[in-house]
Amino acid sequence: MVDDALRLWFCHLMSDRLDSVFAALADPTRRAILAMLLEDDMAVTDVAEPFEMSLAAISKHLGILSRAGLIQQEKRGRVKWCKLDPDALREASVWMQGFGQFEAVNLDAFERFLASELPDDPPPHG
Amino acid sequence: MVDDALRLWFCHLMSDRLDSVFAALADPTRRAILAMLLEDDMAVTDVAEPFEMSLAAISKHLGILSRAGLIQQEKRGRVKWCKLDPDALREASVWMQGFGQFEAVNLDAFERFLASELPDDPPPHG
DNA sequence: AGTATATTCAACCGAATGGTTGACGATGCT
DNA sequence: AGCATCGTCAACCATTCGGTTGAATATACT
Repeated sequence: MVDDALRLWFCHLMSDRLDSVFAALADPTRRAILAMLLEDDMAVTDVAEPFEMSLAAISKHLGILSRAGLIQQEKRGRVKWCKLDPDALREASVWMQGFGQFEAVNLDAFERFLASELPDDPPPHG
Repeated sequence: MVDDALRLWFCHLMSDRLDSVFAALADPTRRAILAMLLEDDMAVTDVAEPFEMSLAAISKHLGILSRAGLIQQEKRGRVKWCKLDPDALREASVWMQGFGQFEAVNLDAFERFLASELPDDPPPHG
């Protein structure tokens, strides 16, 4: 049995963590970085390469992702390797599932959403 | 198989929406509001009651949640009722699932859906 | 009609965010 | 040793964010 003070403390801890995870995910550059790291571990410079912003900016983004627990960074020699750490994402996902009367991936709702968004921006196809 | 142009378009499309959803979720007050609405629909004043901040502040938070698609607001008489709308959460969840187990987003089904939906029937947006 | 209630608007404020640049400490190469 | 590369730090800037307050609008009550 968990007493109320402990529960409060737990929620508070959880709250800070969710703050930083969701805030980290709220930026398209950082989501793009995560997507890149999904395919392979990368050095900071290589992460920065496809983006049209300074290395320092990317370095900051990586710091935010790291502090949120979404990636891990390990320095080997003079290069710092970045790898995805999906644990924090999983926590956030668990939180979200609490709202889900939804089974993991509901493609129907997904498609309904897309249908509502379609007219704006036709896909560059063909 | 989905071609790269389509994937790019897809990412761009989702991007704005994900920005606002994750940004909305990155605030503990707003997450608390969502948790309250999970139990029941509420009027703005009632949502504000347990928080130690002004009604105007809560009204702003509700606006952010609403614009992110996380809640729906309906005015009946002089009271505006707020209800949870888990669709946006579901979309964000879909995105996150991509980083967990790799059934990823089913882009094949997505493409088939687009093929059937794109040519005519442009749904009104906004 | 007059008053109370529900909600938003507008203007403001301090702090945080996302970016820049230039200098800097470390590490590797020759 | 000398130089190039990797990455961060510090200072700055414009914009956004989360909050306040007071006025305004719309609806309900008597």
